[in-house]
Amino acid sequence: MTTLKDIAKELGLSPATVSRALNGFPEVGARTRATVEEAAERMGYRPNPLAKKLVSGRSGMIGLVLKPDGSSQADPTLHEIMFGLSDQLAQRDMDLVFHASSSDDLLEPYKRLLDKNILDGFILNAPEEDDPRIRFLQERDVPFVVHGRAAGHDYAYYDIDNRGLARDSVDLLLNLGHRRIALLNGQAGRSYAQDREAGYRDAMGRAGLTVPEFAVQYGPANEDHGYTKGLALLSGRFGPRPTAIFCVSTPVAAGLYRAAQDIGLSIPGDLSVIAHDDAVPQMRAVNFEPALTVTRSPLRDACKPLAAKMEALLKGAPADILQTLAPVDLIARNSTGPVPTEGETPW
Amino acid sequence: MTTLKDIAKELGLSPATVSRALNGFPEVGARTRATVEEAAERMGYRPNPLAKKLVSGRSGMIGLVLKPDGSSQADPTLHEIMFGLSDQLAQRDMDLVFHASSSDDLLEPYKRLLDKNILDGFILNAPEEDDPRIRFLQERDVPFVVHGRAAGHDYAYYDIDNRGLARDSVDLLLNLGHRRIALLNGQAGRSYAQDREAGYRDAMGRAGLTVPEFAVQYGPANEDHGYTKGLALLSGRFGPRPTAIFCVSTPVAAGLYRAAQDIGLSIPGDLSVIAHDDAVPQMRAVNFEPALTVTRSPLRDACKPLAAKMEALLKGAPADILQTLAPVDLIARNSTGPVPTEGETPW
DNA sequence: TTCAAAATTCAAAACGTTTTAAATTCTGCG
DNA sequence: CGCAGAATTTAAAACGTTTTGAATTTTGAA
Repeated sequence: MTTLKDIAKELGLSPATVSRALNGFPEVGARTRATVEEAAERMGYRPNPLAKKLVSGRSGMIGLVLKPDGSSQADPTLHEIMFGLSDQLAQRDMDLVFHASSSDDLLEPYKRLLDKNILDGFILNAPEEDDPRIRFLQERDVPFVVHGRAAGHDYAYYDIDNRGLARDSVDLLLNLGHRRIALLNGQAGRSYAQDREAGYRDAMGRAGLTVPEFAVQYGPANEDHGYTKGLALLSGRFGPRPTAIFCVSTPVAAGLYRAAQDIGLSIPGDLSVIAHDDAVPQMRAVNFEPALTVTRSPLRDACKPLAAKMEALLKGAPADILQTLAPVDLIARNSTGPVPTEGETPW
Repeated sequence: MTTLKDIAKELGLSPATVSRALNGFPEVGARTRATVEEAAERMGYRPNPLAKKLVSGRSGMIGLVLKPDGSSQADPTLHEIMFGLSDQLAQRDMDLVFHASSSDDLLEPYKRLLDKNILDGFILNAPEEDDPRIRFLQERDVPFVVHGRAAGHDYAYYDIDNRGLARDSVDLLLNLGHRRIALLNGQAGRSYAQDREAGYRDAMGRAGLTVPEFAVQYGPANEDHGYTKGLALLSGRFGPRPTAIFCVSTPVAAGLYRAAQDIGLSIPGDLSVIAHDDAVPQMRAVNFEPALTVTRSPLRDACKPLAAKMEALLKGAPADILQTLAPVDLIARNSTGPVPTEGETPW
């Protein structure tokens, strides 16, 4: 293993000069720099990041803490984020330190990792309203970037326009004449679920429609939830059944498709379905039968900005300029159609 | 941030003594040790692992490199391993550095991470026959533990008895009178697939049965593979169809169930099915209809020994005593039954 | 040629720990 | 009391880098 000193000795220079030459400082002579670079290359020099961090305070390691989410199925979402993030961080010469926390105490893993004193920052996902992790990291002055965003956000984040996409989705359904539009939402505390609900209520309100309590159903964004809550909604148990349903994710829509089939309703004849599509590879909206109308924003797309923001943050950029709210495309396919004639009366 | 020096100064001791006191060296006086421990506690001292590693060569960071496995669905297997491993490593005060390699060059991510000089070792999964990663890490003298094992293994590993479980599975089918037994195997190169095939052939050979080439089908261990290859096998296209099939995983069995249903075969009336069950939460063998007979070894069970072996390895234990081959239980349920009368003739 | 200023380079300290070798303080025995 | 040996503690070096402040060399103008 060649060190800075080795190169210095080899060239009869001081370690200081070699360090500066390799780090592009302006005060080092052109000839010297060339010599040093050549020698470094030739001797296969790799800086030791530990030593670097010891003096500079940077290790290039970024933490990601996830909850096992015991109940539900293996979340393809996490898979997508982890692989994408690792890839994008690597391209910026950072690495992902992954931690699965089974602990009840949300903050415990963060404390543990921070104690080790080896991480430069954290990526957080799925924030909740007034998330304790965010407060904690802010107090300790640890750099972090959030995927998603909760209210009162004075930190770096990347989020999609959840409120807007919900509005757009509902507007599309309204334009098709639907009035009884339900929302199969994600888990109640999550900010993305709240934002989408707000957008849904915006659109419904603007159309002068009231939203009965049962029209919004919460739960984990998976197929089971779509099936059971879909069944409940379509059974007529709550009153006249919705003619259109906006789903928080494609797996939820898949469950809803099954429920509709079991009940004998045709899509889009009896029921229009629209969903938000995270574009995970194993659940492709085009392969639905009929093909699913969606608002689409690939989870993968989030990884690059997240990594870039982290990089900028570590370089000293202020968090408040590192905020992105990405717009979302609406792709109309075959799961949405005009309201059936007998279903035009609002709730 | 309190350092060793701070404590030393506070107590009027030298950093050396403080270091020794906290690390349990025998030569430090009882009273001194008590004082030091008290002060460390009181001042909230956390050793800086970077400085530690700089001198000791240990960081407590363990690398795990995974391929995105683009084609297939989000592998619940990986999910299970990552969460379990992270948890078990954390219990031993180690951390998981995760890297998703999209690169064609298998070794590139290992090189990159090694260059950073920050990892203590690697966990490898799904080794192949004569795996280049293993050769590479051995050459460089990097500690590693393998989940699974390839031939000629002179390294630390944890594996289940793939050959034995395959033999047991086939024996069970043989005892029920089956003769035309097929194997829906995993991907050809993988050592676990090879071992299971060997066990299958052992049992078939001992029963004096020949195995036609089409009776062993390779592919990714997912539902699609089970469905398409199952359909092919059951269609009769290759000759008389098998009366029993041994599946390499429960998702494969799920695909096979669908294929059998589509073709109109009943399980276990017309077809017996047995599978190996990794016990991932989202595909429970008991919930199959009929409940699936399996050999069972939860993937989670692998994580603890893997972490423990890594810990031992780093403490200097020789790799060749850190080898475990775990036996596997066979659980008979309702997907296996006696051979149908018209299917008793061997291939 | 001389000298100040600019451009380079250097030696040493620092980061927080462990470890080596040496120094100091105890202990108990004669 | 004196001293060998044990027990304890210390100072200093080391790990590989960056950074500070000082020293050296080069440059250009007088």
